[in-house]
Amino acid sequence: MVSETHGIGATEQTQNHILEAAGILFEQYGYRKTTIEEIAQEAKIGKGTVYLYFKSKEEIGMAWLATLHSHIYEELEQIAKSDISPDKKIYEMLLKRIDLRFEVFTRHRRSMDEALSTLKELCRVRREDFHRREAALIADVIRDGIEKGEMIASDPDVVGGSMVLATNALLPYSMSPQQLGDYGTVMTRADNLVSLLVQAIVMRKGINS
Amino acid sequence: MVSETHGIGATEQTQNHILEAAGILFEQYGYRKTTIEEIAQEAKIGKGTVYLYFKSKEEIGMAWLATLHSHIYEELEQIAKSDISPDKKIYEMLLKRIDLRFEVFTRHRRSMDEALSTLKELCRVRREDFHRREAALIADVIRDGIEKGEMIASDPDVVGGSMVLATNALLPYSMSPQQLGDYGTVMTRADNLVSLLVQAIVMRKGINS
DNA sequence: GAATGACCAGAATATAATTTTAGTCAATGG
DNA sequence: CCATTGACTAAAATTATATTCTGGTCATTC
Repeated sequence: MVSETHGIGATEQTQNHILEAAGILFEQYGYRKTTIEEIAQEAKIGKGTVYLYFKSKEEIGMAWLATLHSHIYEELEQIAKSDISPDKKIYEMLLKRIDLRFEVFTRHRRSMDEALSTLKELCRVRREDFHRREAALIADVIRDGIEKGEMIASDPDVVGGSMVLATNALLPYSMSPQQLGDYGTVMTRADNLVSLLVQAIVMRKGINS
Repeated sequence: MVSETHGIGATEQTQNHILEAAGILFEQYGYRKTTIEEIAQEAKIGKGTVYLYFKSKEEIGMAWLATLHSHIYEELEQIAKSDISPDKKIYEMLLKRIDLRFEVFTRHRRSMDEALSTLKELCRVRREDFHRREAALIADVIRDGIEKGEMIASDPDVVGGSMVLATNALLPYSMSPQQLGDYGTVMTRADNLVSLLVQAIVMRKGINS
């Protein structure tokens, strides 16, 4: 172990280097076309060294996908922590998760397609995990909303899950690239759907639209 | 034109024969493995004759898929026409469209997979059409519900579209076969989601769950 | 003139030959 | 020592080639 400035170990730092290098190449050439050798070159280490930090190329691919998902999760957390009203939070969060995934997916389209088809089984399981975490975050906001008397729901976890599930219909990996349509169309549909979902749990004062 | 007992022309009758034959074979051997020759044999006509009634194999495939969708639409219409309350109707209709598609899809899994991948582009467009029609049917029920003072929605068509979109997340062609899970799981998730969606538009009397 | 099935071109599939690459491990050098 | 390396290998991917199959046509038939 060499000197450590932060709590980050040297191992973890090297892992990040490799992941960063892999990210650049995956984005440029796609997952399949990128070779371990190239990743090693980009990270300025020997090919064998890569295998000291990752068990396989698949693991690198999974780790890369995880960083993309994590980034989205962090943004959702940000919204959950902000001080707008709970219903507004859910609205923003659900839109954000579509918005960011659309952006990430269009940027990495080629790499994603390849990565997803190559790693599909593992990837699916992981994705479900990420969705579960997002659903849990939304459930927390709902609980907060209920506490404040602004929302109503018998089981926040179930409702959170349903909301994530419903909005999944607009996520890139549910749809073929061409049927996704342009950003504007997707976000309009997303807005309609999310508004409806939020409507289902907000307390209505009096009778208004 | 030969004698006609009903309003069905001889041409239409032959088309139905061919479609029926095709359906049997598609179901048994899959779309791709089924040849025009086999369809002709099953329908007890010559191969060339098939082409007097359908322009191509693709057209037969599309027509076959259309019959499957039509069957579902008719069931939804049935519910829409029944005399239960509008919210119950929507609940039933949304569940039914998942339920029937699950059933049709598991029964024809192989043929569907092949048909969809072979005819994908055309098929996608048609499917959107069918979904639009279903959304319109739901919108009608919502309008009825609003009229009866039991529901609230600013634009029934938009809401209908969102409901269809949301439930699409549970439809077989949005998911890979294995992630679909068993019937029970799917229908439980469907029930949760549909309940939430209906919740969004029903008038709430007083404060209850 | 509606129905047919032999016929054909191009698609799909099977087979073989060649290249690429994920992962290993003995050698290296700091 | 032991972290790092890159030549090496077995398996996968790609390309090239040969073969079979099948959607669609059209001259012939009844």
